Amino acid sequence: MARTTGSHSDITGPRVREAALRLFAQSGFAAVSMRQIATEVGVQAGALYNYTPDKQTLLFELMRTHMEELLEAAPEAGEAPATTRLEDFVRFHIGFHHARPDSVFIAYMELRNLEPENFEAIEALRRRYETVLETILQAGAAEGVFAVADSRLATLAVIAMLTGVTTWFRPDGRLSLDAVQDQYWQMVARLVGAPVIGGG
Amino acid sequence: MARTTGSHSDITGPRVREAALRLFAQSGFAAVSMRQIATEVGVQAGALYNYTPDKQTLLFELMRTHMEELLEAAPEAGEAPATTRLEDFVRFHIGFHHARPDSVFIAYMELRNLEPENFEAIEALRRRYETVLETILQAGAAEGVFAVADSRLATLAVIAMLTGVTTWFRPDGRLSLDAVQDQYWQMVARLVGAPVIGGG
DNA sequence: CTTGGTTTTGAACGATTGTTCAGTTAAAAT
DNA sequence: ATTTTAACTGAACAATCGTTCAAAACCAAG
Repeated sequence: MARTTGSHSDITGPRVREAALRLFAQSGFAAVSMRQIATEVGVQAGALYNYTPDKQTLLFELMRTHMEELLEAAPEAGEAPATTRLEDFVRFHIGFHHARPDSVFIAYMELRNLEPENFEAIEALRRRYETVLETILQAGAAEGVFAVADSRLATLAVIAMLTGVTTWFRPDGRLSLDAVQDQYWQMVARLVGAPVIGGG
Repeated sequence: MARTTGSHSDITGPRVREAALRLFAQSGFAAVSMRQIATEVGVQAGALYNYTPDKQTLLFELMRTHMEELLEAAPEAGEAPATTRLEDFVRFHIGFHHARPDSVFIAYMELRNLEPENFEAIEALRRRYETVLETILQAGAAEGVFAVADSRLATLAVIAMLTGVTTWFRPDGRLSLDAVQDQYWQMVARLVGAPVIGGG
């Protein structure tokens, strides 16, 4: 019997997701039609339904994939000192998000376009990621090197601050990514009361 | 000749904007139809066009009004020490945004649904607001009480951090608004290297 | 070439979109 | 009571929406 080798599905599939990602980020989920995505891929709208059961699932899968890649790539617990782990986390968060601006945008902006069940799934992944940071802050507090009055609040403050970078950072801008990571690490270190060398 | 006294336009007009504000924040600009807004107001869709030339302008006016109220209400320059002015700003930003969650949401989420000309107008207002904070940070650096390596970066970091509060704060949550303002002021003070009494 | 399978087309479905406008309603002014 | 005017209705407009599906196109195996 005929194999699927040579079929286009493993080419068209990713292209559908790439086009949807870019268009959703650019104009928003509700403002993008299936026909626009199809045109971008070079195919008719009906063909998209070989790769997603519906538009909603297409969005959900983009968000789920992003969040799982984020969790997969996030620095693991390890036994390093909390200050080192926090620095790793800050640099990782900025770097990872910078490489995927469209995914970041969608994951933060399109939550309200998810059906309740899908929304809960994404929120659970987000909470898991927040816990990675919160665990570091609590470890630092236990070590006595951080001074955070409320680890939950500090977690949310730091993540909001770091994620904000994606809204303005441009590679050809005034500061390099490295420079931004350095500066943000300094600001985060101060925010949590970590003693760091080289104040500005 | 007939006056407009007793007319409904000064009742319906605000109601249209209120309904649009709530629905846009809840579901997004593109996902809300003029008929939904009309239903909310208790009127037919056609009647909305007595109060806005089109849907796009309705969105733009909501965003413009919000940004102008924000600028209007923001603490003025004054001659107070930079540390005091920064504390005022932090508390103001959290308080003001907390009182208008829908407007905040729209002003941050629906920028991409604005036509270029309208987008530029809103961005200009946002930059003016950012300058309020940046001026305080620069004043603090000049006074020698803040240690910010890059006032622009610190501005963006602080605003992102503060605005993030609106995404999770609930009045019936674990912390009161006052408590959140206290904690965020402490975190911001550390972030900019301001000497404050009572570390956590 | 023929067969068997996957992939895509192209048209169609009913529903909904933003917007317009002639006509109705209601209330204030004369 | 009559006129004037603003506010609103209700129907219509062309366009577009997400989705379905029979038929065509395509490709690999026999």
